[in-house]
Amino acid sequence: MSLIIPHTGRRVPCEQCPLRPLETFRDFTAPEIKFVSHFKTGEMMAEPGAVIVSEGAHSAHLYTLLSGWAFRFKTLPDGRRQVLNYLLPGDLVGLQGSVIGEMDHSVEALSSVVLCVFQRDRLDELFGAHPGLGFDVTWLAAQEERMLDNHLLSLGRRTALERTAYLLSFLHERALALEMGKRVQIPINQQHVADTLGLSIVHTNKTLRKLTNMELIRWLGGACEVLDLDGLMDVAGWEGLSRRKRPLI
Amino acid sequence: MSLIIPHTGRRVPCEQCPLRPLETFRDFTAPEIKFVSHFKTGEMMAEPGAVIVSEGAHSAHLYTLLSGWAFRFKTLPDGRRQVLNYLLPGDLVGLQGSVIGEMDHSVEALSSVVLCVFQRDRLDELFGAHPGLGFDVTWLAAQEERMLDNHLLSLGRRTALERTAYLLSFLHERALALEMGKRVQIPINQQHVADTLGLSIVHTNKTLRKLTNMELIRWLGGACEVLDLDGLMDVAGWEGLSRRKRPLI
DNA sequence: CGCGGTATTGAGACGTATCAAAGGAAGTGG
DNA sequence: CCACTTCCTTTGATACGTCTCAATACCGCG
Repeated sequence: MSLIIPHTGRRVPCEQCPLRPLETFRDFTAPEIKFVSHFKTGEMMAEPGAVIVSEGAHSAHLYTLLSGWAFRFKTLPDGRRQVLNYLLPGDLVGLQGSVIGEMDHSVEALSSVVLCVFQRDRLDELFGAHPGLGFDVTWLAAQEERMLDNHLLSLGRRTALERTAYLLSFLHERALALEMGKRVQIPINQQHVADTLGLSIVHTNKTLRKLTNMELIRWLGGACEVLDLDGLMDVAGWEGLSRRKRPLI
Repeated sequence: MSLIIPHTGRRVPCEQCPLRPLETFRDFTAPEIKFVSHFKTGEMMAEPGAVIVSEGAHSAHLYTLLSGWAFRFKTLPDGRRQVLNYLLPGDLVGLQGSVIGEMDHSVEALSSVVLCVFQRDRLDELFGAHPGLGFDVTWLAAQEERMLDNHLLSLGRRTALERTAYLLSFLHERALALEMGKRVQIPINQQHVADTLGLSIVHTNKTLRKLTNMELIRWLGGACEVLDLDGLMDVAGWEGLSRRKRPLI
């Protein structure tokens, strides 16, 4: 179940990118879109479970997630796994590798996924020709940092119940920003939750049960639905994401 | 004990920055140094315990730590505190705020500290005039992200002993990269360690005692000395930092 | 029908938190 | 120079949250 299907053909021209019209993304100027379009060299698809980039790799590519869900993770030598963050459409994949030179974590698809492919070595070109886009890359990195700060706070100082509530409301909010109005389903299983929150799978199960009994969420086997976002955020003691518009590269 | 001493005078011209000659920092071209020098508007000093920037603030400044130690942290509404990362000379302070617009965490000085002050709103100028420096800012953000990934792995998947060993070897390595050869003293107390690792202070104390008995560290009341770096890294199951040269802005 | 991946549940063990108390070092004011 | 405070560290006892082990149930799929 570990399929990656590269194809050079481009189905989605940047000018008609389905993401760009969404509320969350800031408007780009015509030259900016043109540059991004020129920067993009192709698309890549992957099925759930496929490893998109792996730790230690020296990838020549940088991606933007066009559709689907994925997650970043690291593993300890003995196999213990930690999920670092989740990737949703519009997120850059592999920036660390592109900027620093070597990936320090792996990325795996949660659902079927389509990625826009960029040439890593043309990143300087982007900074040179479009300082605004360069700034945007930094913006995205800072935003990721901010999410990690929150996750760290969660792991370090929240109880199992609070953490779980935080994670699910976080993911729900992120998805909601993209699919306004639609019914959101988070495509994760309990092992993912456990590996994200630093909990055992058994205790994760018991904690999710509590949230289910409180009628805050619904578990669907391979996916999760948030029934009461405010309630969840309340349990977590979390304020929610900023509503600021973000760049899309 | 919460002193911040701003002064507009500049004692350290960038051309004679004491950090720049160090091994860890990459060479800058003359125009780059000139720009950074022009970008810098002054210096600021702070004493241990002083809050340099605080959560929610909308700061007009961006800093580089010139000397001393500091740390970033967040707090939950009920007061639980989580240390996110430590700041050492050469680190940018307040980048998130400058790029996104609002600080999401606070920064506090651990030791006496000197900061170079930059005008936040001239950051675009940097990206515009020196794409290479813009790239460097992104590089630094990516590097911070990488450290946070490692901390997350630690909190999520390492035991108390492993975590503590990781933290101290991490800080020791970072300091070592700056003060090659010198005897490194990490200016933290056990409360900081506890708040970094998500442990209670009592358990932190007992864990530090174990490391002390193993003769891996020495505790000095208000500071810590690493006696056996390899031993510590072994306990932590950690590979160490990359030896790559970094930019200094 | 049987199988692999996933979710569920109970029981006991272990790691870490909490509570409580005391010792040491540094600084302050009398 | 001594009492006194304050901050930091240390230690023991007990409580609690989470882990591990073990077993069962569930479900889609070949």
